[in-house]
Amino acid sequence: MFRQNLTIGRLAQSAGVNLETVRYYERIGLMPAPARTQGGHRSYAPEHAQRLRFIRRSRELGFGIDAIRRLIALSEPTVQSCAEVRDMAQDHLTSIDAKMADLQRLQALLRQTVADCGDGRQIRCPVIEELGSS
Amino acid sequence: MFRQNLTIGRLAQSAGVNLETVRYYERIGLMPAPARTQGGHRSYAPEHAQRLRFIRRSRELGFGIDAIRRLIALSEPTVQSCAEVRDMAQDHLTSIDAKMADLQRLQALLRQTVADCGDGRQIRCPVIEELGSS
DNA sequence: CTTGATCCCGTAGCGACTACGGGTTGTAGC
DNA sequence: GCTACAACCCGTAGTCGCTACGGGATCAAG
Repeated sequence: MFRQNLTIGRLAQSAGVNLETVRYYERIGLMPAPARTQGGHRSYAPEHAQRLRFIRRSRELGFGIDAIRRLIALSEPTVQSCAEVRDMAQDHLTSIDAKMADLQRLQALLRQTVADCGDGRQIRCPVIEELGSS
Repeated sequence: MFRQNLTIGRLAQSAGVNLETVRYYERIGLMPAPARTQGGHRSYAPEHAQRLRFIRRSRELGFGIDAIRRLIALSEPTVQSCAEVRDMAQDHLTSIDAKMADLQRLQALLRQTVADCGDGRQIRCPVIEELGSS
């Protein structure tokens, strides 16, 4: 029985996530609880693998757990919600843009400061000076 | 007594950090334990304010707590360690560069996918399709 | 039927805070 | 001096998204 189904280990491997992470997703309700063998081991159907891949991909793209919950709800084929999904992605994109801008500032500042150090033989280290400022 | 000194609230405000964060920094040994009033309230000297500003600035630049510990040690005027500090900043810069590259990929992918949504009236949402892929 | 890999569950830890809550102290106005 | 009330005290728990641990049960191959 359950011959075509996956153990948690195989499922995790097939989606490229940690086994413990799958249990975690189940605990927080992101993955549905699967069937169990007589001995109590989890037995996953192909849909579970699909769901897990969806989650992993969303995480890779930087969506948070709550966002993924909403994306899953919106991805049901009965709901025609491309606009909502697009807006969520757009919001996410906006926050990524902001993060990028932040990092760009840091990058520039650090680069300049490191450059000012030259060979590192200075008495007053420019990096320390920068950190001490403000 | 301690008339020129700061309460934890004023210190926090002057450095632009949360009061609880100051207590946290003390607990993990990042801020030295200050003198106390007879009633047990913390009483900070100006050096504490300087230290806290140094920490906040370092955090803003993305250094982790352990890195800040090292930076503080290296910032003692007796140690001539500009080269070490520069190397730490350089390492940090490298990891920022990596993060930027990651974000850039996400940004491009999300931008394209969102653009594909158009007015959001599609039956198959390009964002969902993208998340389902792989 | 034994071995060894895999899985079970609950709990604790990570980093860097933030929040809560019940009690104490400090201070300004009267 | 007394009364408000803000500010502070401390310990603990929660946040996010996992990851690790450990002792025991189960599964699959030989």
